[in-house]
Amino acid sequence: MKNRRHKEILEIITQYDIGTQTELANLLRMRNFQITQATVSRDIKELGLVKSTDSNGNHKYVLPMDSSSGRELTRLERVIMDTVTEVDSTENLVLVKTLPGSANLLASLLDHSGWLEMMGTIAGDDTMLIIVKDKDNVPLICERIQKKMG
Amino acid sequence: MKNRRHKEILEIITQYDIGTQTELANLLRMRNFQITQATVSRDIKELGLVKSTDSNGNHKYVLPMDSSSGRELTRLERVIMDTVTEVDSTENLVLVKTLPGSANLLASLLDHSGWLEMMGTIAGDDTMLIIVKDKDNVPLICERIQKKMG
DNA sequence: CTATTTGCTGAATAATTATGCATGCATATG
DNA sequence: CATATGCATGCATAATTATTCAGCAAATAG
Repeated sequence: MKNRRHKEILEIITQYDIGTQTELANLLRMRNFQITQATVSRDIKELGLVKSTDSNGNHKYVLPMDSSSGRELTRLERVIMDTVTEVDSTENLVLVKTLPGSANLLASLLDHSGWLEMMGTIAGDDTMLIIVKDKDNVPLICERIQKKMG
Repeated sequence: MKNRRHKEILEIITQYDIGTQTELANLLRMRNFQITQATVSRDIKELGLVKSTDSNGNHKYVLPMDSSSGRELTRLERVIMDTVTEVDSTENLVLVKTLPGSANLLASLLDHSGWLEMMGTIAGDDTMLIIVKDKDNVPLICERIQKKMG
């Protein structure tokens, strides 16, 4: 039941400060996983856990922030996350509301984003319109933006 | 000499895949740092480096994304990072060039940033001016922005 | 100037982690 | 059924890393 154990490991390391694999193996054994340090070593490798040094100089296993997301956010993604407040649509138009002053920036980024479904954008101060070629793609575009809004 | 070495270590690990401390120590010795694995162990601790497992199952030392900054970036910081291209100053004015269309957004964020040294901002399309109360504070403001530019 | 403190380091070694090999189990294959 | 294949695992141990102890040099205090 490796999977069950992996979940347990993630819970344990968020709850306790685990400094060594033996320590973790012991906690797991208390929770009825009958395993050894060798297995923990493999689990840690598979989970992508990492032994980091905290501010007090102590070592501790953690799941690195960026291993869950896997990659850097692009500029477009960051700007969407930071400025978009609302997404709506009618027919072949997507209407995006942003914080004041941001709509032009966002439009400019989208124009260069390579999203082929778009014919173009128009932006005011806090509102932007995306004109979509085929209205079947409107939900796709909306979803793409909404997923990045956080 | 430790500081110089730390910089070198960061350069090395971004350039090569370093799997062990001995490996790193050898590279450093080739570069005229006369040190041993013990010192590398301490350096790694101080730098906050972390031995992570890549997708091929190989181990490798890296500087975790989030340990350098230690915290989430604010919206202001992200926007500066994403849009500012140039910072200059004369007298009590700081002139900030941005990517086209971003200056207003940036100005608006700065207006609400609580940077007390500023009297106010004026923004065009890709240029923003910060009016600083006391011209002694101009270098401070410039530096603050430049540090966030990446 | 001498003593003391502080920081950095290597050597040796303790502590920890990764792995080669063997085993058991489950499932596919002939 | 007999055999093969693929995991997951423990054991033993190799490989790697962290630390203890001692030395040394520079800075600081007396």
